[in-house]
Amino acid sequence: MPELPEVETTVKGLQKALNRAFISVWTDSEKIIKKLDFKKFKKEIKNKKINKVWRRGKNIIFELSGGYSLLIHQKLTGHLLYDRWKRDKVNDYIHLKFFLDNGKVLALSDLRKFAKVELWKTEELLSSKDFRKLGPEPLDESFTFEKFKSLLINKKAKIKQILMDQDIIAGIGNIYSDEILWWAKIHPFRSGAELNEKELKDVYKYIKLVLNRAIKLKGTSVSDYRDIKGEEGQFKKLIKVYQRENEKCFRCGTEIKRVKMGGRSAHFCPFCQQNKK
DNA sequence: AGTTGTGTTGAAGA
DNA sequence: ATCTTCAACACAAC
Repeated sequence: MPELPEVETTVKGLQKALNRAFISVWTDSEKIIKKLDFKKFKKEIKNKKINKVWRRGKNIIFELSGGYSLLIHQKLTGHLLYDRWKRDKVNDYIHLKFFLDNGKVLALSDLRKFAKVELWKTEELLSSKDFRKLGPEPLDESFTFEKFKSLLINKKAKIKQILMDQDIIAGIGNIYSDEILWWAKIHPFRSGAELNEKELKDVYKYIKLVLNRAIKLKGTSVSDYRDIKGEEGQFKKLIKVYQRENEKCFRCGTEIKRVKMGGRSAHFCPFCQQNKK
C-alpha cells in the first residue's frame, strides 16, 4: 500500500518524465478516470507537457502545460511504472497506459482497481475542498513539534487513527502508524488527548525518523507496492510490528499482537506498548 | 467451493 | 459533530 515514503519514491523516479508530452492514453477500465469520461480525458490530455511532478500526502500531481494538473492516487494496490520495468506478477495488472513523446510508456498497474486518476485545472485542484482539507506534510520544516501538539489538543480519537487521518497529518497509513507507535512505545488505542509531553515528543520524533528512513530504502513492499522500475522497496527489512502477529518483539521478545481497529489491523507489542494512563 | 482477509478513501447511516 | 459500516474490486489463503 503506497503511503508517503512509497509515493515519494515514485515521484522522485518520475522526474525522468519531466518535459515530456502526452501523445495518447489507453485503458481497459474507464472507471479509473474520474471527473471526465474517458473520451474527453483522452482528448484533453493530448499534447499536454509535464512541467513538474510533486507529492501532497499520498497524491501524485503532474503539473501540466496550459494550467492543468493530473492527479493520481494509487489507493491500496496501484503503482506507476515507467519505461522498462521488471517482470513480476504484481506489475502485470496494467489498466492504464500513457504514451509519451519520447516513445516511452507511463503505466498504472492496479490489482484491485481502486486507484483514481483525475484531470484538473491546477487552480481548481489547489482550491478544492478535498485538497485544502489535507493536513500538513509531516516532513516539512514547518511541521514543528508545537504544530504537531496543536493538532492533537482535545482529540479524543485513538492515536493510531489520528496518525492515519489524512486531514490531521497527510501521508501516514497502516504500516507506518504501527511502526511509529512501536518506536515511541505507545499503545495504538490510547487517545491523543491523554498523551503527555514526553510521549508526544516521542511520537513526533519517530514520525520524522521512520518516514525518512523508509524513503531512503524506497518504501515498503509487503505485497503490491513497487517503484517505477517495478522493483521492491527495502524498508520491509526494518519492519518491527506490521504483519508480525505472533512473532517476537525485537526489543523484548514478547509476541506481537494484532487487534482490529475499525476494520483494519493494529499491530503492537503488548509489553513495550502498554495501555497505561 | 464458499468464506475471510487485505486497507484507502468517500459516502451513507446512526 | 462524530462514530461506525460499507462499497469500490480482485485475488490469496484457508
